[in-house]
Amino acid sequence: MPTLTRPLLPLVEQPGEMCCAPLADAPLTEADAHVLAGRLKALADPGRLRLLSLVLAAGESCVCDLTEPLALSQPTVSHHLKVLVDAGILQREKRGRWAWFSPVPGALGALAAILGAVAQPTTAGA
Amino acid sequence: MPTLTRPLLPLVEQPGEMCCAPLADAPLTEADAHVLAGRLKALADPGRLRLLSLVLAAGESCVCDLTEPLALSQPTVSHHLKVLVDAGILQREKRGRWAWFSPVPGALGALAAILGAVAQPTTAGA
DNA sequence: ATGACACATCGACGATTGTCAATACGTGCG
DNA sequence: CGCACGTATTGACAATCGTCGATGTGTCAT
Repeated sequence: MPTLTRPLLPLVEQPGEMCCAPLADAPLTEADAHVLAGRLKALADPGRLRLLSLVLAAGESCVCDLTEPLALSQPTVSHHLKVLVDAGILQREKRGRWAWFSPVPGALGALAAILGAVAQPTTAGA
Repeated sequence: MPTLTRPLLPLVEQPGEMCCAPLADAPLTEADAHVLAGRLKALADPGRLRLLSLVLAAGESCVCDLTEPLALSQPTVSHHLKVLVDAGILQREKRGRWAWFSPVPGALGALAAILGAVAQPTTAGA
């Protein structure tokens, strides 16, 4: 199967979809690597990870609920949320004055599948 | 279960181990988020992803085999490999004049488990 | 309409990152 | 020993990133 035939956009277009085959299957093309790196970069920040875990735990959150527990300014939180939305990991819905963020259903699972499709965690305690 | 009680090192100590509970389970502490972000940052680069996929596909590779297909200079490849080793994703074994790199068994699986433990990929046709 | 509120965008700043050329280190061969 | 080879480290540089204060935009209540 052909790996990818898409414009070289650095980020995701189809949110919940996999950009490429599992890592261990075959060497990534430069384009696939760029797309996948873009999605992982969106996750590779402590603030965004905490943000994401809060939204995942709550199912849905507005910015006002996310600013305080992170000790980050409102513009910074807004920026991080935008990064996660652009990466197809979160989705934004505006209701009244509030912007509600919720996880895009298959997004994280698709990423996880690319990373660790075959391998099992070493069942390490803890 | 207590989340983490370890020195605040930015990177991994026990390679194949999980640094924290699955993302969707509970909000990450600042320390956990830092550790997890460090590991993801190690993956969030196109060159390193291609490097990693080459090593995964081959089972084992030396720098000389990895420099050409990536069109990166030898110091850059060496640098990226060091980042992956420091993150506990690859391991290095020196044999003779060559340095051989191989995946750390449970490492990617552990990361995948943290990201996507619950969620299922939308079974999107690849 | 006017003001308060929730959030996004802009502009700027320091910090980090990816990259390379140059160089240092260690190993095996002659 | 000395040299060639494979790899790691250093130093430097441009580019990107995370962060914030200030400001802009849209929405509700009065």
